[in-house]
Amino acid sequence: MEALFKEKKVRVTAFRRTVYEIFEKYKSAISVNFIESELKDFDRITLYRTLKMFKEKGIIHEITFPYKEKKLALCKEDCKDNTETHNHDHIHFHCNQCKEVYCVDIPNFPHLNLTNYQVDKIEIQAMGTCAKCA
Amino acid sequence: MEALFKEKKVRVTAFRRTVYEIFEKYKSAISVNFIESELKDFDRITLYRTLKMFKEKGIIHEITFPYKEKKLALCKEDCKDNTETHNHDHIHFHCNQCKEVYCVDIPNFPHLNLTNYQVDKIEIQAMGTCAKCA
DNA sequence: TATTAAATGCAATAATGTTGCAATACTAAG
DNA sequence: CTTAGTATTGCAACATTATTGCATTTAATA
Ligand SMILES: [Mn+2]
Ligand SMILES: [Mn+2]
Ligand SMILES: [Zn+2]
Ligand SMILES: [Zn+2]
Repeated sequence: MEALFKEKKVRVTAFRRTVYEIFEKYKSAISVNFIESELKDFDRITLYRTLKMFKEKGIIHEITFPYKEKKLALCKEDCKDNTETHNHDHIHFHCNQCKEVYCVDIPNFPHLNLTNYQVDKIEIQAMGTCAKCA
Repeated sequence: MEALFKEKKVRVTAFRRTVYEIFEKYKSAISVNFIESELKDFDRITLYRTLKMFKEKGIIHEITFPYKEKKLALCKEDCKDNTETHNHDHIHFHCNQCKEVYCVDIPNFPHLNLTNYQVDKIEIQAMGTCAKCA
């Protein structure tokens, strides 16, 4: 973490360390609500500011599924970029049973060719059943 | 609209007609905020309830892009289903220039095969530049 | 037209997210 | 080590988005 933060020119503080460690502890993507429940004593504003900064620095990224709660996950090597240019070659998987969301690497990330639209990047969200729940 | 609402067992009211017509008027997906700006005299609660019901009945569907405002669009023939089972064979395209979001039909909707995950359906969100802005 | 179930409008409240600002903590220069 | 300067935090206030309960109004249909 120290190395990553240094690279991103982000100061390591007690609060940021705690939040970062929550992301590390859970392999799946987590919601703001869940993070709050993991923190005992905390200031909500500082949390929002921390998460916003993590996103801007490309430390975490947002994952959205229609009709589902927004989730957050640590960036991988392929997507450590800021909010504007954030891009990744992995998909997001939502399990309908356990409701967990995972970042999943896939061998051949699909390429999309559209007439009338110039495609710069795509996001793929998959839904179904994860291995644990199958 | 009368036929659609009848099929969905939804009463046609003045307010619902107005909201539905806003969706018909704009070909692209629109935000709740935008709908509010199109309505002159309206009750916000009724609007939320109307949109919720439209979603549950499969009259409209949600479109989400990470870091972007949530949008709504009319369902097409292939996706007139409720929130839980909603499924479509079209993708969503977000133009980085004009910020519009479009539902776009594609000839061969990709199929995804994952080890460890049973995929029931996928959502594809594309970003880039639309024809108008190119 | 009368009956009845559904939809609406209003008030209250909850949940989520942001801004300004003073106090505090950290960093780096001298 | 001390100090000046900058970044972070915590608090209060506020903004935005969404939901619930309930009395009133409206629509469907018999
Ligand atoms: Mn991811
Ligand atoms: Mn669509
Ligand atoms: Zn699962
Ligand atoms: Zn455009």
